[in-house]
Amino acid sequence: MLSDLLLIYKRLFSAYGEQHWWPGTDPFEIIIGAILTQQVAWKNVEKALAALKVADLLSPETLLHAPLDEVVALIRPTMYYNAKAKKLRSFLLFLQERHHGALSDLLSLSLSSLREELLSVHGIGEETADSIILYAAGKPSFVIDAYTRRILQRVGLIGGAEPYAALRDLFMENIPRDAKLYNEYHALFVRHGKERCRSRGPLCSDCPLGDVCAYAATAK
DNA sequence: GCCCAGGTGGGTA
DNA sequence: TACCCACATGGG
Repeated sequence: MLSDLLLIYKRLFSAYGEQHWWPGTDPFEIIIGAILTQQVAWKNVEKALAALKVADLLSPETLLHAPLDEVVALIRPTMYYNAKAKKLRSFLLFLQERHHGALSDLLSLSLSSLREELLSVHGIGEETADSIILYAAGKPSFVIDAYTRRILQRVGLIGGAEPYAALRDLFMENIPRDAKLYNEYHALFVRHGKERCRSRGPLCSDCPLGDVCAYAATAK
């Protein structure tokens, strides 16, 4: 399993190179983006982030005190906008009450404490928590998303119905716990998933994973 | 017009 | 645990 996972990484990195993730570098913007991107194309998230920025709401203080209906209007492109506005509010209230609104205070927690606290917030599930830990805090928590699951299934490493925790463990127990590596690997899964390994109309000719993919072998 | 996109929470059996 | 549903935009 170790060699399989590292081989896949090497193949993807050779094919696509560095991905420079997360798009955007400000920790607060990364967190807001991580919540808004749930079940939505990133392009829509970019529109919402740009609108929030113009309205000067990309900071914990201003966003916390902004009227809910204003936030709803600004994040409309990200679908489920009413639900997501509440999720943003939940996180901001948590940050205010638990860490006096200081993001640096939250992000300096140990990986396990940070994960536990994030998962206690309404609207932050495992994937969003791991994205925040990895991309906003820079700590090695592997992110499992739909692309990762689909690619691992295609390749033949998993059945596909495994719980999130099982897949996260698969990576964290088999490859070195290095934030830079986890960052790049997840970003490469997304890149490969978007470009080559979609749910429909797979493009299996000249696939970077062709020689290690069970699906590619049968699709010829 | 149809499908799908970087999920989560809540409910039921 | 496993499976259901609500949430409800925009691009290909």
